[in-house]
Amino acid sequence: MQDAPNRPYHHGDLRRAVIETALDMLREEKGWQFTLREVARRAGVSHAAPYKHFPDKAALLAEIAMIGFDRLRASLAAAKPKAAKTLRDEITPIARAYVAFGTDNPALYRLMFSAEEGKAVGMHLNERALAVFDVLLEILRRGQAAGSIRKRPIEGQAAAAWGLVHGMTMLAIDGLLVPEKVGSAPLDAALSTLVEGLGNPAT
Amino acid sequence: MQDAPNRPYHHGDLRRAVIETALDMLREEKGWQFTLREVARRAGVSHAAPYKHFPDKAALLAEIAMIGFDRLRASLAAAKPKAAKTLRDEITPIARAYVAFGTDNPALYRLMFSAEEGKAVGMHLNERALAVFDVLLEILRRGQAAGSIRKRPIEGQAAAAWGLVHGMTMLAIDGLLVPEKVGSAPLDAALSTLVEGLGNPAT
DNA sequence: GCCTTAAGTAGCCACTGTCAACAATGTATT
DNA sequence: AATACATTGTTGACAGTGGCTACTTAAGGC
Repeated sequence: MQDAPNRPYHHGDLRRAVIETALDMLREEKGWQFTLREVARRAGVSHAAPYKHFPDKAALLAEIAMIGFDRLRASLAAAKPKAAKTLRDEITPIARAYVAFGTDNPALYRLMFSAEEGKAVGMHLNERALAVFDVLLEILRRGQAAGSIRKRPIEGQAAAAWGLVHGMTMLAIDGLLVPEKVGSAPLDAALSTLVEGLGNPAT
Repeated sequence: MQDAPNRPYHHGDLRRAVIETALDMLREEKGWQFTLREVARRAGVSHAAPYKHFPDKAALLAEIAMIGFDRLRASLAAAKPKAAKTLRDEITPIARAYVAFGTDNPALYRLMFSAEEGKAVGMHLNERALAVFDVLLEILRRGQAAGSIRKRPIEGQAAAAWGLVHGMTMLAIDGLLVPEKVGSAPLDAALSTLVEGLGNPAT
């Protein structure tokens, strides 16, 4: 991970290395409460070196959160089916990818949606965060145009879809989707209800 | 808050006072990262006094989380309409009360659902936490019996409802339900979609 | 050969959870 | 009533952490 015993005095690309190391650490833990000192330790540099690249810890956290949104958007884009016949076929793989992103990167996902750091709203109105939301809006828009989705204000439908998927993701991350409560395939079941709520009953 | 200048050596009910103080602090902050020492400070006792009543900090956190579930359940019970004609009339006030509990007590709600402390699953399979979930299950059961809700495995419908409401609550807590994204009444809109997904289209 | 940049070393300062030792109070037993 | 015991506080300290800031040293470009 670090310790090339005689690595050069100058790292060369410490900024990127710090970010990568922090992302690695997020992958291993459930919370995003890593310390700058440990990031430096694992990157193989002194505990003060990161300060040459980030004014403070919050700046690093914000940068990482933005990278998280980029990756989430990429995941969703990759999951988008080429030619979906039904609304369910369109939504299911994307929603699964969304939840999978969260459960695969629980700490990162928590960081992305944690209000304290990053000044909450400001951060989420950033274009990189909004790009994720646009994926959802586009599905709904196309569905309404094609007649497979009820004609309702699209922002409200977006709220429902986002809320449900975000909620399922958080519950999954926290390990609360236990069969005793929500059955053996809670995500699929929840998506069914969502699809039936969004879908045009006439078709 | 504290400092009756000559209060007796023995507090009398410090256990309760510590819990109350901690709940007060949770009400003021967004995160649940209070320190035991500050709880003691604000309760007007020495920093080690709480250890006479709680083996460690985690025990206090667990106790508080359980109280949170009790209060949430009470909120929901109080919001349950006497005689609801439609499924929407039945669900809406309870869902609103749920989300309101979260936005009124963001730190407490976060604590209740934070995985790290309390050993996650174990805690949520506790009867006091499950009691909240039962409120939801009962609505669904009654709705199916009355024919207002589609006949589907009830655990799956519970997953959808819980996921959506939990998600909306978290988004609201984090201040992300901004009109630019989700319109002006996102909760109502989301509930509409949920009701239409749960509801029996035949009626 | 100078200057900027990027790294290292050292340390400050504040703070935390927890424990041990001691003090005050209340309660039960003789 | 007197004494012993248990409970519940206080004080003080330990060990560790963590963000951040100086100041120093190495490397590279001009």
